[in-house]
Amino acid sequence: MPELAEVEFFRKQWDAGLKQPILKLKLHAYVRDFRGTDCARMLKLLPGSHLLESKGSGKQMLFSFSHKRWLSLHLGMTGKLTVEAPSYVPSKHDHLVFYQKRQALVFRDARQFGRVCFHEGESPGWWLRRGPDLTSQRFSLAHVAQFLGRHRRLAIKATLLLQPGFPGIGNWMADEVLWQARISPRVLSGQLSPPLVRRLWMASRQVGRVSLRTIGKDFSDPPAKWLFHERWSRKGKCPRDGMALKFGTIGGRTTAWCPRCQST
DNA sequence: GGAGATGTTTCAAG
DNA sequence: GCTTGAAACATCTC
Repeated sequence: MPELAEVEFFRKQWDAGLKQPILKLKLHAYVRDFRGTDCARMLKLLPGSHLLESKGSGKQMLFSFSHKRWLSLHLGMTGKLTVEAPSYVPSKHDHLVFYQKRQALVFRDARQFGRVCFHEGESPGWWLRRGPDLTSQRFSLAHVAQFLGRHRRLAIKATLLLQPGFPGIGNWMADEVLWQARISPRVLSGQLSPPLVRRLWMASRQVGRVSLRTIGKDFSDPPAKWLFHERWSRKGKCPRDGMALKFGTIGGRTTAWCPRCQST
């Protein structure tokens, strides 16, 4: 599931454990989620540390612990964060569990496309070098125009999925942005006129802002007129004009669009 | 049984 | 050196 707003929702689930010590840690060191990270060191250093705070940016999460210890977490395709009872017994796909006095914080990921990394010292480099959040001042029209220019030969749908340019946008959000901006997903990024680039920029911010206020807050549905509600079924219709949606593969991903109002 | 799934990384080719 | 497109990753669901 997880794109920008879903990631934010899951990140906040673990707020239940802020400012409290980690008593014990269980993890499945053999799963793909831990590739490249030192699980033994994590198991040694995190118990006894306090979970201090968490931050999110795009699809990335960063949890900070006392003594300058950090955990970055990406949910991949099927990752979830939940809160369970302190006596929780991990099941097959619960790859990481923090036990605290009043609850257990659980990371579950069936497909193992997610990623957990342990860091020590100053905050990890990727955090400082991350792309501009959709809802921030840094996500400017100039940024979008420049990014589209760099990927001018890529279909706009594929460009929207590139995290350095549009952090947090995933498959359904990209379709939503293009539908709201009335732009065909197949248009090459370099072919968009300045007014269309501006519309794409505004739609990206709008979809980011509104999805964070709904899905991101309590997993409630985004507005009823959004493409979101129609794109999951091949019978979906355009919420604007009732046309049957078209489906195809663009940038390697399933894409839904309205052939009438997204003709350019 | 087979296809497809809301994501990244890697690699070869242009 | 940069960009692009396809394959690979591992498991579940329809």
